[in-house]
Amino acid sequence: MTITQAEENYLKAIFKISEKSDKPALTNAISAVMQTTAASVTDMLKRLAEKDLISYEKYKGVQLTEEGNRLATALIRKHRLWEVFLTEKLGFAWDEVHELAEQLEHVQGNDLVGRLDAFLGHPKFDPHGDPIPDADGRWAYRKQSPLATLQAGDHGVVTGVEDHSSAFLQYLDQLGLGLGAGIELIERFPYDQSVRIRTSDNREMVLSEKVSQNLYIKTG
Amino acid sequence: MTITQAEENYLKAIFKISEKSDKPALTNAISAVMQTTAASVTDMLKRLAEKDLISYEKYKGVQLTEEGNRLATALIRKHRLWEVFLTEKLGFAWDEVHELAEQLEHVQGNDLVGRLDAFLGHPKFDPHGDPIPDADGRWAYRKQSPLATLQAGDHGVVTGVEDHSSAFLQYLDQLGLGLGAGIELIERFPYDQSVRIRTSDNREMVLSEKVSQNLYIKTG
DNA sequence: AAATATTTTTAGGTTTGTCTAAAAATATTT
DNA sequence: AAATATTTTTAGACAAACCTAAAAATATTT
Repeated sequence: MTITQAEENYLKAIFKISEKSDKPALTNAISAVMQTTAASVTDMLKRLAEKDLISYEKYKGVQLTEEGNRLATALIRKHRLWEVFLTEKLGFAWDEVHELAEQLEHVQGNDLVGRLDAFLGHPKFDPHGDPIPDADGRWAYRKQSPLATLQAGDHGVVTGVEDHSSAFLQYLDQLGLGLGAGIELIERFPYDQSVRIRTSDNREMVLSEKVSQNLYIKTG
Repeated sequence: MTITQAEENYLKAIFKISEKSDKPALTNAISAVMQTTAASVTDMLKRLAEKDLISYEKYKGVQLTEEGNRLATALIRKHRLWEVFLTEKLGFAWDEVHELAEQLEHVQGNDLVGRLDAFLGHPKFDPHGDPIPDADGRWAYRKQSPLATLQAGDHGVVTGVEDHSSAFLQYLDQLGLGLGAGIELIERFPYDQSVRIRTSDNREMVLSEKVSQNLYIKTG
């Protein structure tokens, strides 16, 4: 059974929606992620159900089957490994790699993924701090919390982002708050929930609530 | 104007046919390379002519326009750079890389090719000894001749292959005649044009006329 | 519960890239 | 040059992946 690139992209979209909630992924949610119409989604859901990659009940949304989940996980693994390659080996910035990885993840054959993984030294996280599942689909877990949930006096290290947009990533670069940056929360202003932090290189800055919600910190 | 992957593959096929002869590439020749029917080729030729990538006269075959040639050259550049990556960095054998590079060559965006090229150290030849055009489409030239044209007593180094099939490449591996292998032609047997050679590590062997026609040597 | 709004599906159409079968053009043989 | 063979094109279909517009189902208001 062959799986097309379009089908792979839908599987990934369904996976991402399902991560956030246990409820079935709805047509409209999928169409939003895929940037298509609801009608196109319904079309594709029928195909995916036919291939037993999702379980689909009309008007009730969909869930990945075991096989669908396996495929989606493999895709995310490929995507994130290529992102590591693009940043670590080719020198791309973390806000430039998504589009390219989106294409590279569909390349298949032989033991490409395994060899790439080995070449990169079996990385556990991608350039945005997202975990890379291993060959058996197991995810590395790392305790991290949004900066927004820390208390004054807490110390930690930037380990990930919620928002993956170029705008946000470039802003973080500008602030010197890439992955691995050390920070301490000095105070939170009740008025707008903005926070004052100190970086490990002793700079102080104020971050909006929006930034603090999209920035993950490993404390301790 | 967008160019699809299928269109790109046809351009490459036409380029390869045009390399061998100055005459226009014929429908049947293209269908043979592309493994499709003549009808499908005619269909595609119309599309490519519409986009000014080829000049097409009914029943007379096609030729690449300047733009078509530029695109085909860029594709071959990408293909061969990825082949270098796959062998040099990921450790694939020279007979395993074609299919993968066939997919990777269609990935586009940003300065991927340029960065890949730099990462690989601006290689001039791919793992099969084929030249890699530079960013401006210029080809490295290297004087080489089929082993079949050498004279007894001639010395040289294996620099390329005419036949790119797995079967041939693996046979060469088995004989220890990869790129860079040094050889001397001892004698040619008039009966079947087979040749006896000595390798630089002092092994003697007899190669069929077929092998000698498909193996390129740089003499001197 | 009826009316209204929203979501999802169906129906029918388009483009890309393929196919087979038949027709037209070109090339080769006698 | 006529007959035959080969090559190429046209005509008509098909699947994948999308679309719009209308219908059906579900959810929310009143």
